[in-house]
Amino acid sequence: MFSVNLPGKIKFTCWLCLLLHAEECLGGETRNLEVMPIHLVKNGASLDPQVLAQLQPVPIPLLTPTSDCTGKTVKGRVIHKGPLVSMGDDSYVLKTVIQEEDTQQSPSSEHSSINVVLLGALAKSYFEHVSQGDVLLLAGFTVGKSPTVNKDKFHVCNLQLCGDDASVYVFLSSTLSPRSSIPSKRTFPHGTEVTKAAKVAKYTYVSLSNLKPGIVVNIYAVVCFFKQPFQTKGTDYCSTLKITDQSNNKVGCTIFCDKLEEHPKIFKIGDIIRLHRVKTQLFNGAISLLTSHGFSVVTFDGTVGSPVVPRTSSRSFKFDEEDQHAVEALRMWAANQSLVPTEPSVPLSSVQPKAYFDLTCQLLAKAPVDSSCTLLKVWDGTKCAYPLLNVFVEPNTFEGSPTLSQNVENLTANILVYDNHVQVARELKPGTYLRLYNLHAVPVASRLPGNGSEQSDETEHLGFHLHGGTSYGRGLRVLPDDSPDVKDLKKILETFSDMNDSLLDVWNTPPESFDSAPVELATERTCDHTVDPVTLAEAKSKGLPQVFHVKAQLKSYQPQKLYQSLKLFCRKCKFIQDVPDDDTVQGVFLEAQKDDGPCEGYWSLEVHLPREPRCELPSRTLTLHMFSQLEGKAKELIFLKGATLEETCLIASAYRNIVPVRSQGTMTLLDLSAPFLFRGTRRYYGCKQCSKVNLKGPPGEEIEVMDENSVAEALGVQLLQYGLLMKLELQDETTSLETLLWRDAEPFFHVSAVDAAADQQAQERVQEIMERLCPPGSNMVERPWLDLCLSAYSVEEDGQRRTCYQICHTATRCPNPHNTPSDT
DNA sequence: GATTAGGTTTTG
Repeated sequence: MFSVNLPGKIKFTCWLCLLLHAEECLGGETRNLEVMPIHLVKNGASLDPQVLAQLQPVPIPLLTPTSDCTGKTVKGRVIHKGPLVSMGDDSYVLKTVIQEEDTQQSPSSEHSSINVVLLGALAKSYFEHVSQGDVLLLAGFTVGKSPTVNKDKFHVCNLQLCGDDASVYVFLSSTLSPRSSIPSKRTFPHGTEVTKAAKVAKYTYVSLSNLKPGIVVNIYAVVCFFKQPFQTKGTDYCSTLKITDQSNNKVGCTIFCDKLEEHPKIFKIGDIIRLHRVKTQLFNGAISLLTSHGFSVVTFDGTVGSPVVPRTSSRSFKFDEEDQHAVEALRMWAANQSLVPTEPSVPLSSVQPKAYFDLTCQLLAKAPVDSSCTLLKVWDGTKCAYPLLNVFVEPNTFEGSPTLSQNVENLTANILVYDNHVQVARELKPGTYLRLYNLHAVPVASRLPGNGSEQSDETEHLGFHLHGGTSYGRGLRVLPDDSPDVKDLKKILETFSDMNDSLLDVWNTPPESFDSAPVELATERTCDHTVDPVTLAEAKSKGLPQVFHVKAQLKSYQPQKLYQSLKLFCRKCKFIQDVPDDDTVQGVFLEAQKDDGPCEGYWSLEVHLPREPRCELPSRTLTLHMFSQLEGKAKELIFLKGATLEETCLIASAYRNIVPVRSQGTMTLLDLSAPFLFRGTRRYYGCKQCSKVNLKGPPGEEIEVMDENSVAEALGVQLLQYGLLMKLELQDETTSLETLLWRDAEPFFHVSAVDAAADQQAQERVQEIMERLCPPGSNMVERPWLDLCLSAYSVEEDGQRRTCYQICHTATRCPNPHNTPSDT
């Protein structure tokens, strides 16, 4: 900014007399002017707000010879520019005519065009730099009677600008071509410059200490109190504010506007506000501000050093370096005042019972309670020091996820929003970031049932009420995702998404838009058919048989003990059974030891075992049999008689195929409740119903591979297959659905069931996956979403047909590749 | 085209 301060009192003396001879008469008297130095704009820099604060635009037609023009401005387009008349001694005079631009206000050109007389250096400058068609803003003028009104039919007044208090601001004409709308600099004397700004009006901002009743002003200030817009009894919404500035005056401001988006976007005390065209009014002995015609408002964050980003819904608004400076100056000033509130925004973790506070949070779910109350479930990523009250609402009334009513981690706050706020709350979408103003932390003493002691059982649960009314600024508003406070909040919330990176995305994404906004899903479909995704509720309602693609979360699963999910089933008779436990198997082995007769036709190796003192077993003979000692595949198959389960396992770890047998003269297999074959750590079972055991001869030499299938076939055993069977309860935003995971469980977990039965690591992998899909102690918001292919089919159960759903063609993704355990 | 509200705690 460039400003020239000239001596305070200027006496119009000799050269003023010369003007009496000029075309325009200036009145001829010697006057004292208010101190008002010349201010010229340089390089678009802002003017001194202290000075501009005193300026007030006046339409040309409203000027009268008696108008007090102190602090007034006039704006108009140059329609005539006269010659520069030299008065000697470097004194000049120039006459020009400007016309009011707003023709609606002044249809009569007689009253909208006015003569302007410029004197001295300003006249010379004007001559050099102002052209016809330019739009000017004049300040520091005086009004006199126009001596030429009869001749030129212009305004009865003229404007006189001279010397130190006069300012001329030049704007580009709006009729100029786009090429010439680029701002151009014009050099004024004394090395000063005027910037031509493209169709941008200059605003002058008034200090709150300089407000007189009944004027329209522009204001820059800091917000020290505010209410969110509320519906009036009239046609508009009303925002009630109290603002202050460097003058330390606090001024009330009432904003009426029928459009919510045109109300000031104030998020917290300390925000900076710029008001255009508010009128001053005396109310209860104090000046207050009220919206007037053409009102507009822009707000800014009040934090020193943060980016100066105007908050406005207006598509065109003036914002330049001047505004930047004004905001920064107010921020600096406010930082040293104690404006900032007694009840700041506090995290849930610092909330005290009975306190009123502002909460910045994310909306998880909402549900109407009754006509004057809505429940909001929110979190801010901090854990409240007091147990949080849970408010029960029918799950199907929630928008968001009904299971959010679980409050496992004491992170979800229940907020009851009453009366006038219900309407605002109704518009909110889960995932939105919010600020709730003047929230009331209401302690609810709840005594735990079943304990007589009254003292120790009083637990204070905190519920939160946004009471009706707007006292103390009560209300709520959505915060934009890019606001500094939301950015801070997101950082906190993100620390909770370690388990599942998609968590926040999920809540920012309505479930129905999954396909348009891809979300990291914990499972993926492997099917090659294409069907449109449906909700679980839609899947339930459709006919059979069907294949569905759904997105859902895992609500619960069974069995919780994963080894219980291991099953044996017969491909022939379809019978599914549990894998016998070791006690059962051991019992079969012990029973079989009684049948230790000879085995005709087999090569034998006998091992005599003495009675072990530790156990109850008598002394025994353990016999290894083979079809032949040396030849072919037969040597790979060992029949073991008289061993315990433990011994069989031990021997199986050293020999490839061990078949436990017994004999009452003829060798035969054990009861098929026990494995008929041990291969390493794997145990194979046969179907009691479908096997036709026959140990008559060695396995055929045509067998290329000696494995469970060929051994089973050679022994007449119908091999049972291992499988994993789980019941998964899925849930989406519509309903929950019980499904089975069976046919495609192995690809789902990336393990083979037989491994899961024999191998600790494989079991752990299944366990890990289930814990990822359904973390122990988690609530629904923490659980990942699954992309699933479901098939629906009908089964008959107790004479009744029932629809079953099975997860098919689906595999879990492995976000963290399985770590190979280090050697120990 | 004027009017609305004019900071100041529900009582759930």
